[in-house]
Amino acid sequence: MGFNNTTQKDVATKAGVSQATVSNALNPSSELNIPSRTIERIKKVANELNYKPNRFAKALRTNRTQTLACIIPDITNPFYPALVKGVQRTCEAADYDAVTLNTDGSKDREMHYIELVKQGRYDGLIGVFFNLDSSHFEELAEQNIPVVRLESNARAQAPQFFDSLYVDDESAFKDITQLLIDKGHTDICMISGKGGPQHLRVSGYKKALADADIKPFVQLEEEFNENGGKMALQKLLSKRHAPSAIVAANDLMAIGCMRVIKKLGLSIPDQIAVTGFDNIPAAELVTPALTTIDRFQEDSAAKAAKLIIGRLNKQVIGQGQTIKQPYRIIRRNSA
Amino acid sequence: MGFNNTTQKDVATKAGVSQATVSNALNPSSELNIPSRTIERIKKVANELNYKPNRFAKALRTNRTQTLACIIPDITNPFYPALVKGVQRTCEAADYDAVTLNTDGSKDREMHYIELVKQGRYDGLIGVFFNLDSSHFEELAEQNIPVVRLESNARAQAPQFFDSLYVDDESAFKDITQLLIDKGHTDICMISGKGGPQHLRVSGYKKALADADIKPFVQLEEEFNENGGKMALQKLLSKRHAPSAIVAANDLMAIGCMRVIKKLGLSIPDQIAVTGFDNIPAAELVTPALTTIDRFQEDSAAKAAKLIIGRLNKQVIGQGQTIKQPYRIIRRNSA
DNA sequence: CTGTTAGCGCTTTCAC
DNA sequence: GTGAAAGCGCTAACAG
Repeated sequence: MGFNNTTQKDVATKAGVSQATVSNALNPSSELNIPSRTIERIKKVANELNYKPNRFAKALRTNRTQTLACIIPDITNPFYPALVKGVQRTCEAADYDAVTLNTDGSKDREMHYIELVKQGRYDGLIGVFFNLDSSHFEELAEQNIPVVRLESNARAQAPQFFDSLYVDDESAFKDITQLLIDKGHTDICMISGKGGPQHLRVSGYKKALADADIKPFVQLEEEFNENGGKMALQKLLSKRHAPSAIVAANDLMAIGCMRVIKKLGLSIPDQIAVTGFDNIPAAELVTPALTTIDRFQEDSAAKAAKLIIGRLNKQVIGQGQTIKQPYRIIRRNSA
Repeated sequence: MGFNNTTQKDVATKAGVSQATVSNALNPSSELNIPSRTIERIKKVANELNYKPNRFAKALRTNRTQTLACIIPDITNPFYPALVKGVQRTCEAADYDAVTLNTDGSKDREMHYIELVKQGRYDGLIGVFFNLDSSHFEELAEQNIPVVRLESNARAQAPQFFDSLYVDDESAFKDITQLLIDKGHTDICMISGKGGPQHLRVSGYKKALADADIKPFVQLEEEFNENGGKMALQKLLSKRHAPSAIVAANDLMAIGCMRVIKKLGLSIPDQIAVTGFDNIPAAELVTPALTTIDRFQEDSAAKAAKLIIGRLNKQVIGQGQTIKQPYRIIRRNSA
């Protein structure tokens, strides 16, 4: 337990001022007019005594915790660590703590964590939510708790209770499908998990095909993971002949699918090309290395945390914004 | 920020008792003797009013933060997310927060975070440290801040300021090398990064070889990552003919090394067998899937967090323990 | 068995 | 410009 810590009182005694003055000097608040000489002296003493504000006293007084919640489905899903790191990077620079909370993608847990935030346990939250709509964030907005959602499409124009950073999944899948078309593929199937990002990703795929007058074929499977990729490809092949290219809804599915292809003795990309989405670390480790799309999660998440802190400091004000984030196709050897 | 929250005072008023009684009823402390009927009534009211203790007030008063620090090199290193999840799992069950801090493996940052903990910002810490020795934890021990280090070997018998959960790296590498020997390999090289776990892992490899009367050959490279694995194998091949098997110091190095082997047109495991260590998620995704060793990070880390909380609750007392953790060889197709 | 009281370290009126 | 004083919600003596 933290003993031994210098308090404002100690600084005040040594600097020959009152404790309140120390507080004011150290927190250059609004209207106060403390001569800069005094401020300097107090700061010097604070430094000498290695004064560190007690964040719990501060939190109790101000209802500000200096802690942000980073709510994600699962830290062991390889897409998320980079995202978490982005949040941590910003937080550390601003002397905030970041707490990571795993929802497992379940609605109950998503709501549970929202509840914790409402109780004032965190000053703001950056999150990826699969099951919540705008209304779930209304109370947070009323309590002036800023929220940034990381999403896969632009929000409707309705008044927003939160900021939204999104990568345009539909456009990304249109682009990567177009890449295959440009390479001469005329028989391109897609595999995807169900729910969440399925709709937009499939839609992007279909749009590109429609433009090129190619008939789509989509095989869905329950989960967006490696096993889902395996199962989807097996089902697909039981229904129709092998396509020349497969667009997978994410890297994990692409990798699962690649394993089936290789087990069948077919070569990638010559006989079947495969593309992914997310650019997880494993994407460049598999053979052949996976052509995929990077979403720059770390940078986006760092930006999200900055937005939160900006709102907490009143540097950002007004209604929730919807901000587009970049993506980039990473060409490797699988397509 | 958290308004609207019921306090003990509110509960007290509604239950017709004093605020202090509410506190006592809700925290079944030592010697107090409150009739269970009263306790039940207070709990009922607390529930009705949805009372949630204010953790900052509590922290200020008790110097207990209900927050644990989980200090690791880098959350984007695929070995660590599972570890973090183990800590989070235990913490959530005990209503603790877990804050993850990345040291990048640098001594400065390791010491910096220790400093934060000393300031009372966290009640305890679970950590992986590359550059700190026992003495760095002495002050924490004096402040009664429990520490669990996750390590790669048993500690000496000297008085410990912390608990230590270790996987026996040396024994693990002896075992996996033995696996190769049992398969008939007689020319087995090892590649490793420098520092940290290098010594023990190489030593285990050498012990197995010595028992079988095989001459060791170790190629070191700076980093324990994919690139390190590539470079190490290239250097090795520039010095001597290709071995029939390679023991890599971890999965990332094994995967880098596999890429070079495949680029040379050699087959794995027929011409060169490869083994890794860590069982990171990518290990089963590469081709061929990597034979490696699982360290059960999630479970060990969960156990570490339980130990910390046990010490905080005085359920665990006494000098720091050194506790061996299991590992298991995962046989896949690379060896 | 329960209530009164003090005070953790801090921010914030409000006087001087 | 600076300080005194109140109080955030809680725990822990202590008194009754």
